[in-house]
Amino acid sequence: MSDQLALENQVCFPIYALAREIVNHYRPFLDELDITYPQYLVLLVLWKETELAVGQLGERVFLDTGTLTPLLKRMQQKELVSRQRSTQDERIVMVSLTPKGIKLKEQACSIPQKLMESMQVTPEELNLLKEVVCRILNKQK
Amino acid sequence: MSDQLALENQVCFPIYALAREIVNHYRPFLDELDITYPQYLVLLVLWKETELAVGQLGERVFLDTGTLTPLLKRMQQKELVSRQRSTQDERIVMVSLTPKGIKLKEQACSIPQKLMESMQVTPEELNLLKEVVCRILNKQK
DNA sequence: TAAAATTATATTGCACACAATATAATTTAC
DNA sequence: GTAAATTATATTGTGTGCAATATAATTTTA
Repeated sequence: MSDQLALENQVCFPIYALAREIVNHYRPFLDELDITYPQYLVLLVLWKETELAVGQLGERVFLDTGTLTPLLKRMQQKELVSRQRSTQDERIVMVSLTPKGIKLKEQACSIPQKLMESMQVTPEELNLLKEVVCRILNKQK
Repeated sequence: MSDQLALENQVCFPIYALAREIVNHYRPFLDELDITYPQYLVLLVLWKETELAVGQLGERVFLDTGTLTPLLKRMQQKELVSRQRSTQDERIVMVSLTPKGIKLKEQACSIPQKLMESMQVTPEELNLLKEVVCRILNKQK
């Protein structure tokens, strides 16, 4: 009869710990680009979409405006993105990449490879992990 | 040839998202005990160990003193833990549970079950997930 | 069509998370 | 035995995360 309330028996704790470990592994590579991990996530979306409302961006990266608004302002200060209210609907703020933001993709392209090496994971482990994690994540809706 | 720099091709992003989703699922249950998720992790350790130095606690939950010191002070204010410098070595601060902190375990024992139901995961999924995550986590040392 | 409801973003407040630095106590090396 | 190095915790500063609330614009409804 094992103790449910023991750290070593928790499933969520390793996920929580791994998530932070991942961000820490990204850090040196992202430092070179002067961005943080959540900012990198925003860039990953914008490199595909060019222009998106704050709310749509939030749906993609699972972050709300309380997190995104100040984050986007910091990215604006670094001249990576521009923010401007839609003229059609003035409630909406459209976010788009600046030339500097677009150009950053060139420096970022080697990051996925570097990260995998840094974390010493095999593609097989990654795929298995992604499959299980996404299956659970999709249940949350 | 798929784009490595696409959010849907990232493995780390789902883990990052799932970790936050987990904390959000814990929130309503932990709110009842007036604690946060990292505070819950500290309690999980202390319910086993009774007394531990700040540094040892940090090794268990993978948090450094910049996070732990203020967190423990908040727990002290809520009278869940006590902190006192070791007389043997005055650099060391020993953390232990107060009677209130010990008693909280009774209210916490139902949380693991509640969480699993809340997240709609099967024990099989959990075990598979834990195995893969821990394998990768252990590589980081 | 004007009040009510909804929508989109912003603000505030609190609690992490972590790098960098500081401080104080203990060990070590000479 | 004392200066230097190490160890343990604390502090500071920046950047998330997220709940709760605010604000302003648009849409719905009576």
